[in-house]
Amino acid sequence: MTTSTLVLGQCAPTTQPIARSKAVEIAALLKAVADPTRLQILAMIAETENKEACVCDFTGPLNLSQPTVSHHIKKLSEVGLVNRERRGTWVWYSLNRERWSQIAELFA
Amino acid sequence: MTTSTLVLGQCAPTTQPIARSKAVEIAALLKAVADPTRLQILAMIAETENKEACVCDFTGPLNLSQPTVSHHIKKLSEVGLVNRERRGTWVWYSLNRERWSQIAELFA
DNA sequence: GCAGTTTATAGATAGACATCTATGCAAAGG
DNA sequence: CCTTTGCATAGATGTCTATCTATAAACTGC
Repeated sequence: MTTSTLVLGQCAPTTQPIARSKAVEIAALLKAVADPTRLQILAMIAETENKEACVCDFTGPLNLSQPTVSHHIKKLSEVGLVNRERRGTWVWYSLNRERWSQIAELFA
Repeated sequence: MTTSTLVLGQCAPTTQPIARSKAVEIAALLKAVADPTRLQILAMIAETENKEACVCDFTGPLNLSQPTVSHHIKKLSEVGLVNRERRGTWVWYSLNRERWSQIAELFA
């Protein structure tokens, strides 16, 4: 260790990391969309004529069980990416476009 | 099952899901950024004066071991989000801004 | 109330992942 | 060479997660 101070100086960080709590919060939002099945669900909701769909619309095309689809939609709902509205027996889900565009702003 | 055909008809999907391979590809990119530590790393790289940093810049501020940081940066590198350049003993990483903005376009 | 339909929850399980320690590899300098 | 410094890889481990089956809950209509 002949040049310890110099060496240490060269590897000193120049910036402070963003707050961990903030990073965790953003990561939670991104984790919700970072799944192929949930991306397919989101795309299907967005492309549906009325911009909304119910759980049973996905089980067939995605070849997944109803509880699995329900699980994925819950993940999306927990971060506010889809809105939930019960009308009679069915539950209709729609895309929360404000939340959606918030993701775009993160990478702007 | 007295009204099987009718019931099936009510819950028929109106759209086809996007290709699974495409969904998997996009999810892989998003998975790379959907981690609080990697978000912190990316922010630090972007905020660094020369827009680049080496592994040892992160271990202290993030309170992580060097192999763990190396692991995270590799994840980012695998999806093309950071560029790698060795200069002598150090390896400098910079943000691939084109790839970064591709994420924004996904949510535009 | 009962039966049928749709969605949600509980519990189980296999695979993925973030982290560590230990070690190997690469570059620079004597 | 040999040492030092920085980075990468290997292996282990605990935690998270996507999926299933089974069951409950909510709503409609008879």
